[in-house]
Amino acid sequence: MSATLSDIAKDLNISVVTVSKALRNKGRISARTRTRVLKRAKELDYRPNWVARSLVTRRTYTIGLLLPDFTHPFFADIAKSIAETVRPRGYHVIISYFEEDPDLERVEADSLLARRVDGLILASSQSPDRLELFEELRSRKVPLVLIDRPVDGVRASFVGVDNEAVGRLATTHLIEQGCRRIAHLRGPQIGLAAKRLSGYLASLKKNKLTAPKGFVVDAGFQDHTGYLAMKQLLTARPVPDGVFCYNDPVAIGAMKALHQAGLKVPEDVAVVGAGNVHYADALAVPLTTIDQKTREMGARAAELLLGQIGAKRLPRPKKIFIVPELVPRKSTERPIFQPSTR
Amino acid sequence: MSATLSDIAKDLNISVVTVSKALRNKGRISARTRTRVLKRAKELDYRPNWVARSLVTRRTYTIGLLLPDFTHPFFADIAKSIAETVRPRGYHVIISYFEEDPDLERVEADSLLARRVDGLILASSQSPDRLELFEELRSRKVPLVLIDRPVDGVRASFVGVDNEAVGRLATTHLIEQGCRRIAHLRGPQIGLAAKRLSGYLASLKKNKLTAPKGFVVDAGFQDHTGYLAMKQLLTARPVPDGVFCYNDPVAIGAMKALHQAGLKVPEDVAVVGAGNVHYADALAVPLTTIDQKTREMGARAAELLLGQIGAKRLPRPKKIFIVPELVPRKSTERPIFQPSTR
DNA sequence: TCATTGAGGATTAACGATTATCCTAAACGC
DNA sequence: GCGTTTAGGATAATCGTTAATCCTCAATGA
Repeated sequence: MSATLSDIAKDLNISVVTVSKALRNKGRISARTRTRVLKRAKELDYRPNWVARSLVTRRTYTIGLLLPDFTHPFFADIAKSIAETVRPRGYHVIISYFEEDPDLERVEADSLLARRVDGLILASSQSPDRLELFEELRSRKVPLVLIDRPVDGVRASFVGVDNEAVGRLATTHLIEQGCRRIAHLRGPQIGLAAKRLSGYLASLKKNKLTAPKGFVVDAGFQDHTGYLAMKQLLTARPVPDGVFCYNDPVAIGAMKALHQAGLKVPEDVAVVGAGNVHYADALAVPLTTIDQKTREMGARAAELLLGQIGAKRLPRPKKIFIVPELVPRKSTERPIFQPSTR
Repeated sequence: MSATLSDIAKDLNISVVTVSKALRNKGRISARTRTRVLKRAKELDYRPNWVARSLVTRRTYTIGLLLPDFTHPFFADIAKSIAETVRPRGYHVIISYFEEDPDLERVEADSLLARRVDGLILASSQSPDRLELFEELRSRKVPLVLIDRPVDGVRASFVGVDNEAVGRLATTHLIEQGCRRIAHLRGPQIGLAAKRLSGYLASLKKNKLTAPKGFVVDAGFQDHTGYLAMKQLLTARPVPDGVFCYNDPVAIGAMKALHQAGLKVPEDVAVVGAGNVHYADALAVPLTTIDQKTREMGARAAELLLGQIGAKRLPRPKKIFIVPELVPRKSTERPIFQPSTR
């Protein structure tokens, strides 16, 4: 058993409270008593019991992070950034995940709250017509920050990338590289993928281009679904000369399909992904991608949450949209192209 | 504020203890009282306060997981497997990391213990000549399971892959595929990489092959270090026709270097990695690799830990070495080769 | 000289549960 | 009819801290 305050108190013949104060350097304690306490604490290798402390302070210095899947590099990076941001302030992170299952998400959220986390950061899979989870969180006044996926109708802070900008950035880049037949391997039917799609369309429109039939293909969010989607895309006519992929795994699958079809990246088809997973640069053809700034996302979400936790009354929700950034690499490196040349 | 036991007790004019027992269905309670309690608890949306409970039961139902880096897919997979294993039993996992910094590792370990985790799973970076951390854990009787990296001289349970077998498996596979000039891009100078190296050497010896000078190159553990190492390896004569890489990232970097040198994988040089990261299959040339069975590792480590936590007295340490498994893919697919043909 | 002040701690109460022990009436045995 | 169980709870103690008061004595001031 490790030593407690009362052990020290007994040894020194003083009260527990005095010991507590001495160790926290709070209240009026004589220098002599303080050094005596410190000395004895060191001898006994005293460590405060955070459970007991939490019970009275109502702070666990633990925050809950609830994600669809923390092994996904995108979320893993966010998680790390969050952990890094809160660590210097004494907080730890409990990471939980729900495999895109909204029911499990709610169970896990409850479970984290039962552990009295001081706040929650959540990349939610709840559909906008079932907001009970958020109502509960609100009524319990749990500090909350949503990340990555905005949920319509929820009054809570949010940090995520501007997904329309992702679509515009990628598409515009392809156009600037000289592509004229630009296709899109789109993601699953959630709001996020829709925004990327509309960014893609907006960019085409602005540049007076159109997408022929069959140029927008559902591609899921994994490499093998991207692979299949690209195979399908290759049956379209004309064949695209540039593809904006929903994310990097899809892009990697797509490049594999292109490779198998005997098409060269970037000469025949330029490819852009999104997410900037850390191995994108190590591929045979390094992948041009849109960085979603996971570090910034995590850090800002954490800051927002800590702000809520510290505040006496919940500040009103803030929505932060992070500006994505193009990371040009080999997969879109085409012969120099002058936009003005025709 | 959420409801407490005493709220329910007051409403029903019974004692707190009776309420507690009723909710946990423990002790002697009349059916009538029990239903009344349950009803009222539901009405008030009562949730037990785990902090208070933990204080008296001395169980937090939280386990600490301390890793060099949880964004690394290998560790992320392990973490997930651990979380999956303990979740059904009501445990949560606090994941922390220390970036290969032994001092930070110790600080974080202390910090997890202060939070009164019920046990610790650790992939340690402590060098064998500084075992204070383990002495402390031992003296505090903290349930502990080491994973991935064995630490000499520590009396604790361990779960990890048999790294010599990894080296043998990879090398033998290359030999079976017809390679005769087999090089090794070795990992950092820790015990683990040394075992893989010795597995490699053992397999060569058994098959009466030798490694020419310059065939074993330090390659770190990342893609870019692997890339550089492969460039160096290509200056050796004769040029290898097979390479066993310390891990998948190194292999990916190596393949990139081969590609740039105009050498084909697997025709000119066959490549084997280790770790079976999930994108290894999505590469232009899918990578043959040695699966380290992260799922099994995580699950067994978790089981071992839970066993320690449940036990009245610490059972004696168990060391589990998981048998790795070859995952053959394109990167070692060579023209059919008959071992008996000469 | 006597009330005031302030330093330095001690006391008392929580925080929200659980465990162990004790009490009271009704049921039971013979 | 009287001791013995037993069911059903109530009481008390505890877990290790922190917050809010309260107490005591010496120094201070007029």
